[in-house]
Amino acid sequence: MASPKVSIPKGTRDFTPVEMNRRNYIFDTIKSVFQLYGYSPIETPSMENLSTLMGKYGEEGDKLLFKILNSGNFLEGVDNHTEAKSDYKKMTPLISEKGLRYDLTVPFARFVVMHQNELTFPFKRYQMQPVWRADRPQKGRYREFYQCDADVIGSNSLLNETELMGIIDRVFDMLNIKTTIKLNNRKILTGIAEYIGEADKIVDITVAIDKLDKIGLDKVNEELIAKGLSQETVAKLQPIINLSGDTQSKLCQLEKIFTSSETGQKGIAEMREILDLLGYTEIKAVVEFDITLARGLNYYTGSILEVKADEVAMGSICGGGRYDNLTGIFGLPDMSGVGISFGADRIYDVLQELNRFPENTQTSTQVLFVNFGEKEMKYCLPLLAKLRKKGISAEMYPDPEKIKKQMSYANANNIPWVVVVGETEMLENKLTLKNMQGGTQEKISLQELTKSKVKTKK
RNA sequence: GUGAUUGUAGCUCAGUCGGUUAGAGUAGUGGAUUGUGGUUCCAUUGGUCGUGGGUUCGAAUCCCAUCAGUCACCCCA
Repeated sequence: MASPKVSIPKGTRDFTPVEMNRRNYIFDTIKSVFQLYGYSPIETPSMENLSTLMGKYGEEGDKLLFKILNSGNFLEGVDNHTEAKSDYKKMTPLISEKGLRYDLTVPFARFVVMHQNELTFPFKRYQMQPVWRADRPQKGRYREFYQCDADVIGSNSLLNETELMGIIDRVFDMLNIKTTIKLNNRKILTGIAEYIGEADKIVDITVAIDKLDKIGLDKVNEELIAKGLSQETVAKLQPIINLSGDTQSKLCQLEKIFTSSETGQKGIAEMREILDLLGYTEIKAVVEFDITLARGLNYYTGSILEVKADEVAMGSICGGGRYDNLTGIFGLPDMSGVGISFGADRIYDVLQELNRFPENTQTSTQVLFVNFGEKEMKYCLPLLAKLRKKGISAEMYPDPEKIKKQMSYANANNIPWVVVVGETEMLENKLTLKNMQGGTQEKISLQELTKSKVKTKK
């Protein structure tokens, strides 16, 4: 068979039944924990107005947005804007007014503003849907991937942070992935920038410090200078970058440094409160204060957190933080929110790499009826119905093919039981039940089959 | 946006120094076994060697271009 040249877009994937069952295992686990913690589901459309999305993810994010061409004659109206013809940034709004969502948080903020009168605050929602980014794909990075978000909006309490960390802990415990939760606070990062007198360079500073693990201290300092910081400023930064000891002593050291930064002090206080509250939970995960953690999304204002798998080299598999004024942009001020986002696809890759998917993610048929022909089929159909009524997944092979082929089908699909009914069985008013794992078979009555022989999924 | 690397059967991959009709495993199909799968044995289908050009008597192999995948940087789940 000559295969036609077909393909799917870069960074997208098909999922086979085996993969889907494994993905669903991840989704079901996360969903169950979200519900356990009192979060309710919502969904939002795949596409949003570009005015909703643009400017929320920084300049880089705007570039990575998938834009949707206007329908109909999208060139209409371009004529009047001659300057747009040579500048794609000016052209874009003329020919595109919608885009695929980049994450679930910004659409959520839009949702809250639009539905504010129907919602009861604090509002706790979860949402598990795909998002799209026009990135160059690589390991653990796709152009279409799922995020599983839980956010609570309309509450300033740091208990929310603790609860979200409880969700994280529970999910990864259930998935059998060892993780470290890294915790930081945007106010501490602001405090650092204020302390060295470069408050406006906070993004450059945090991005550079974020790379400490990866490229080392010298390179970080190089980058800081490249970004326009003076030698003295970089020198002033050293004690902070090199902060050592356990979380508590790091906080004490910072506290002394931040004497003049109110924001920095507040960040430390928040961090202490979260850690204190954590002490009253049963969280098992390692939680560490990481001064270098600086998540890119620029709407975070308070705590930021990130989760890494201990045993696999992979980007973060979950991240989140607090945003004090995300809905403000859409006209609803003073709504503080905090949320987390699980990267389901990366979690899949981690489980795959560690070979840690459970055996029984397959939801296969339990009983297959072999098809010998019309007469035999009609003899079996009522039985098939009976099994299904009892909640046992069963199917009849649709064509009267060779038994060998039908058996192979059962085998390939991991169907544990096969019912064979031919002329002999019909005469005796019985059926042959074969166990595909052991290869044993026995002749039993019709009643026996529905009673106890075949069970629902173990 | 920058850099590296790989494209050979549905899948995983061999293919020597450029040499005749491009191979293996696996999957598929048929049979050994017409009422029995998973194990075994036999047979068999399946290839524009990513695509286009060039060098050469001769190219899967060398050169150029192009497309696609993968990985890394930037950034990020």
